[in-house]
Amino acid sequence: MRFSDTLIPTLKEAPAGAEIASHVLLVRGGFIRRLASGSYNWLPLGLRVLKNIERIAREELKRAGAQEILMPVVQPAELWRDSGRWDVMGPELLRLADRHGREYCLSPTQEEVVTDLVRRTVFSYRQLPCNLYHIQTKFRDEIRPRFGLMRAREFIMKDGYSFHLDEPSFERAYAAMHECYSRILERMGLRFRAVEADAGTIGDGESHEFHVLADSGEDTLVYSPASDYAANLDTVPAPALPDEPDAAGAEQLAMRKVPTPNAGTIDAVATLLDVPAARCVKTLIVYAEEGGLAALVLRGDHQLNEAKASRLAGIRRPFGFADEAQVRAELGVGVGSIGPVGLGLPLVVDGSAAALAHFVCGANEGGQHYTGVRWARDVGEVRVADIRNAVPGDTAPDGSGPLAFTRGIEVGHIFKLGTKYTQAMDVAVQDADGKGVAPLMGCYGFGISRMVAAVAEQSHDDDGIVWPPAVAPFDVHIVALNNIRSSAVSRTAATLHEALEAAGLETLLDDRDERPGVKFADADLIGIPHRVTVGERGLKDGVVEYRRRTGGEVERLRPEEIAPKLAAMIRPAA
RNA sequence: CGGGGUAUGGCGCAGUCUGGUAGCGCACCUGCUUUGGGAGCAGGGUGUCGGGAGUUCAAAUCUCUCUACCCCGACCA
Repeated sequence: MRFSDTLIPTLKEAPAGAEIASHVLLVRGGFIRRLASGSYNWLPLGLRVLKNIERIAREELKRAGAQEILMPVVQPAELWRDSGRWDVMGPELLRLADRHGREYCLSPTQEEVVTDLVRRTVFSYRQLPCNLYHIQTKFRDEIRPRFGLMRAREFIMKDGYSFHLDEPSFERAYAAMHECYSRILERMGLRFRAVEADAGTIGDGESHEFHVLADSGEDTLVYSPASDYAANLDTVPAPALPDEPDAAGAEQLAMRKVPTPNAGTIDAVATLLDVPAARCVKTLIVYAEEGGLAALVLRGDHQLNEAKASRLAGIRRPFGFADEAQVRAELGVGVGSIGPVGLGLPLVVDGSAAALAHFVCGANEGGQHYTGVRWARDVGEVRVADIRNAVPGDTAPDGSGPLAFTRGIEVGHIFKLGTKYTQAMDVAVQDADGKGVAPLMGCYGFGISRMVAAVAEQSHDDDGIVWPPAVAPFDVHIVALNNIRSSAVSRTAATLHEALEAAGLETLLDDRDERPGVKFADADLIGIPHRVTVGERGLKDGVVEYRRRTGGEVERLRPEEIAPKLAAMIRPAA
């Protein structure tokens, strides 16, 4: 393809508001352009990358035994009422009505539609297992779209659903999808990690997420370097740490009230009283069920894990911190001075906080804290639960050693749904005895458009994107220097272009009337893996120059050597 | 939705505090020169200053209001 015939609007400057590398580089390189918040136009280069990712996904899905179908984007509300999700989904579900006032929504996912399809077409266990997927535009009215393609409202997802008569059949499919996603990511040459995850509202069974490793990732991943254990921070059990003995001698300590003016944070209190943060306790006020309040207590150096807290009986779902004004109104004290002593709210204490022999906490009185507090003597019986985030160094749940942390971009998520949807929507398949049973179901999401951003995020340098060969918009980029002036250059470049295309290599020929510097800079920005530079300087010696986007040596080769050499390297099988 | 911020030519920005009729860089068009890492000179076009209302002799600038976008939090592929 000729650069001059293609819409590749590269930009010298980063667009205002773009924060992360993938967003900046995808816009600057002319891959995408924003239409509205969280929605993007795909320009020729971006579409090529997207299609490559789709192609790899399709190939691997086929290998895993999934069948491709295509389901509608606009879906009738009644299906969502059937599953009970019309009311549960909330404002993230974009709803609309047709001219007759009938209600619809824009598809954020397809459990309802696919389950309905199966209920109308699959009647016998002989038709199972059945593994269906499609690749389609999704719409989720995200509270806050951000980071370009990373968290868009309109995006392209591959979503798949499988149905099974029994557990072993389901487990085989789940394992096959796990393998399938791993293969997709391996083929793209990415560093990634599959982790145990929280199923959230989609299912209530087990689930695994696939993360592309990148510092800019929105998720914290926790793993054990000494074993296979890896999980999303949300789900990692945190051990109850024993108290570190200290010189104070807990037995002799009495509870004392001390003034702590202007010390409303753990750090301030710890500094003022000269005690470690780990010996202070923080009390967080959250909404309980039935609109009341409850208190969660953690060691000062620990963070609340909201996913764990939201699973606690008696705590409101969705989880939320109490409004500060409401706290002050009901407890008569600001959030900086709350403590468990005589608080009068239901308490849940994290295991590590509960293990403290004595501790410092708010005195439920402005500017006052207690020191020398002991649970049994001063607070009484409390409910103890694991509600904190694991921290680096905590022992792994499998006992293999200390945990390590990294950041990831979630690009895939597979769920065990059990019969949640098939039961709710009355799917009954007859088994060998002629008895109707609700099939077991799994669902498997993979963010195709998010992958584009994830790849760029993991694979770029200061000059631009460095596309892995499997997803690159083109195989080869010919930079023709001063081709407008030099007929030798333009002729050689055109011949090379034809030879490469004839050899089955997708080739972009930069034939624009631009100065060399502009072309080199754009070539780096766009990030095509192989570059061939055609210039008069080389042509005088009868050569062109070959170089990889990843760097390395410049090779001087005769023009006719290029196509065979690159074809052998890029498509060895062909 | 809560908190913070921004909106001025295609893109990136200054001008707003202190009201006087819009500017810079890049891009774009023409010509000449230049040509292996984002060229130089000369000339040129480009703006309902996000929308509406108000104050004023006069509004990009002050007031009110609406909208869009961005950042931090909850949500998720």
